[in-house]
Amino acid sequence: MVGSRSGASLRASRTQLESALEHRIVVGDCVAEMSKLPAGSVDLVFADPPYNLQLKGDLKRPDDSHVDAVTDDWDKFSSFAAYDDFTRAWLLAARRAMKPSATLWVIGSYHNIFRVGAIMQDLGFWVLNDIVWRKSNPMPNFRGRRFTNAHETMIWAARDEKAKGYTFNYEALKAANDDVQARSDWLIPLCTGDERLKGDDGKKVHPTQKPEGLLARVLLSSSKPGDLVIDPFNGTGTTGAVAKRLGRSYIGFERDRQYAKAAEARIAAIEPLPEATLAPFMTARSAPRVAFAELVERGLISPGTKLVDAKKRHGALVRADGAIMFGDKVGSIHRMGAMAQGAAACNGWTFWHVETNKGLRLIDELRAEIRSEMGSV
Amino acid sequence: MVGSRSGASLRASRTQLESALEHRIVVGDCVAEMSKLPAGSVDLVFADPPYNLQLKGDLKRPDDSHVDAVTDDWDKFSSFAAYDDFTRAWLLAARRAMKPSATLWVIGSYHNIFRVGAIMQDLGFWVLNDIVWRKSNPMPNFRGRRFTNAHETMIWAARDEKAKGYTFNYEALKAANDDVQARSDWLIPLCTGDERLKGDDGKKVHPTQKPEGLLARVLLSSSKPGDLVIDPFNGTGTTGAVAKRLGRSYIGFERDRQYAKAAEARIAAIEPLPEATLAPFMTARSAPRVAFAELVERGLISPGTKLVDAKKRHGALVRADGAIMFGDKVGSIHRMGAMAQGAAACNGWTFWHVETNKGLRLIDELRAEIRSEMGSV
DNA sequence: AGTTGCGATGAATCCTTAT
DNA sequence: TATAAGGATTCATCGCAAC
Repeated sequence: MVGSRSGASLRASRTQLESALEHRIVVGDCVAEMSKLPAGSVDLVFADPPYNLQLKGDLKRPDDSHVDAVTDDWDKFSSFAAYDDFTRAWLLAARRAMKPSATLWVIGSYHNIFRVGAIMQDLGFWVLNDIVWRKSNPMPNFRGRRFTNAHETMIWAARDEKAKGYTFNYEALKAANDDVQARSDWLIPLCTGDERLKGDDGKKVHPTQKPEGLLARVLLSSSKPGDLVIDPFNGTGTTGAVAKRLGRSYIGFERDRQYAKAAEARIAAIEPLPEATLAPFMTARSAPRVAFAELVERGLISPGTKLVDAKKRHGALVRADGAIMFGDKVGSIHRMGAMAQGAAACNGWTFWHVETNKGLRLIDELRAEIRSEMGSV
Repeated sequence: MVGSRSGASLRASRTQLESALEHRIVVGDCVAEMSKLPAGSVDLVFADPPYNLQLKGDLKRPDDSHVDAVTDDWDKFSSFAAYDDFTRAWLLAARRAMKPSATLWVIGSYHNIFRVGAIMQDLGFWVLNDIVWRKSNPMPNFRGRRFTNAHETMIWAARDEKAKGYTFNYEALKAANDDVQARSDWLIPLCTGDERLKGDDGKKVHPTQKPEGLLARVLLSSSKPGDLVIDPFNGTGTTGAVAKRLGRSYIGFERDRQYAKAAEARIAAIEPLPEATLAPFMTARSAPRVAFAELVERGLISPGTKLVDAKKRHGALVRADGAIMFGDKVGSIHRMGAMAQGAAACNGWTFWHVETNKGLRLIDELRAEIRSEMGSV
């Protein structure tokens, strides 16, 4: 999915997009630094926050102050509260930076994801899906006291309930999945081998580096080339690396200079894929709008032509103005199609046909001809 | 469906356990009624609370047919805060009734599960796993605006962090899973067909009936024969039906008299499995185990079925948990096959057969059926 | 008797643009 | 901002009728 080679001819063609892209890492606290971004400027947020596995005292408040170690129940509660405060703070800062149509992803485990999800709902985020990352090679449970923890959970949410127009590349995902729509459970291997960043000592740079395959699916499903993607918890820069490869702009935020440095080197070495491999393909939804009247104007259908449904049970007459007449009623291809079926709604383009000497022809095919003439595809 | 009969000898042997079991449904509010149970008396809680779906308008399929959604009053809450209060109340009442070693399961979707999980943590429950029920046949996303919502989430938790000695049948689960640890993602079909309870009008009795295969795995993994299982949201009584079949006691709580009535009839008709198929087997961890639980869960092989080798020289009995019994030994299909042959090792899949009216059938063929149906792994 | 095709259905937060 | 209109959109399974 994430290839890497590109031919010289393709390389030339992408300079335009590429020159407009940026890829950088800001060293500092993500809440403070995200607040410096222009409000409503970000297309996609991906966040892999600390999981706070045990909440045992190494927890920092949003202001970076230390939370005292916990031994009793009261302190345990207070540390949950501190994690909640921290979560609320970065979610709010990210939300401010998001465009109205932007969406946000968070990944977590059962240690933290419930708190994060509840807070997201409280802040007004609108959950679109929860996505399960099924690990094909999870770490076994050594003590045999629980099920093998073989997945992590991602929450995908819009900025608010009313948000419309968020990016979801439905057709591309479906095409990539044997023409079956993509599901909420993804099977992806852990990040291992060469992909895993190692230090000079040969040890892994970061304990929770995510696989690029996971980020690729996230970005491919919910962003477009040229979009601005940010990651409040940059870490080793997986989000940035994949963003650059996929032709997206990226800003990562990272408190730890060592992580930031390793990530910068990693991202700098990334070769973006050729634009041609990234360009969104024309879908029914994105195709330019063509009115039925245009078919008449261009002479693909003459006024007076009879339209029929697939089984020739209903007939309608094409008028010069692009409306059609069904019985004594006049209206759009959609309204008349609905009326013919006694249905509330109807897509007239896929209901009505014209009769040719080679049999019936769907008017949607005639529309496709016009669209191809218009230079789209 | 292969085999379902149990011999008279097996039947006789279970009267002792059976007479000590109870299976009843209490009509009323679960918070008030659970509070009447003796504190610390319950071994396992399974809860399928309202999800608070917050559905607005109407949804239609592409063929214009109407989607029968969950519009019942019991799923309507005025706000997140109201839902949280409701959740806190029933969780506290359940917690009081639990033994210190008891565990609790809750199932939900992204609409409610984050809130439930966060509240559980706040109340002191200790999460052991989150389990993903992957649906093999989910309803598609009709508008193509999101990922197919193909899973639900269960949270499995102990009463508190310090709780020790909770039941987790690690060995049996591993044996039932081809000697591989059971994972946190389970692939199970929806409850459809004959299993789905229908009223006199032929319509489903309850909009959210869970599959028995799901409950079977829950009870087999985290309870023992004779345990007391309760379900605060009884519904159609799936938990009770599976509990009775597996030799557990059951108390369900249900506000709706119609649901309760249907559930009582359903549970009364359940035939408990022979004790021999249920008895826990505790052996040294070093002893290799085997299994094929999915065939049992999916009903391709019923507990109590006799397995034989190609020449019918050896016979073994299928247990409910997916292990098998050979003579007085219990283990995986592989181990027991080896024992039957006096060999060091054996591939149980290609050794054991079930008897059908068309002759012997290799269990490997049944496994192949599931694989092709489900698109395994 | 076995095969094929059609209709029904499942915990669903399911549209976008123009006026 | 509210309303109207255009027009885009489904997978696995089961039961039953038709052949």
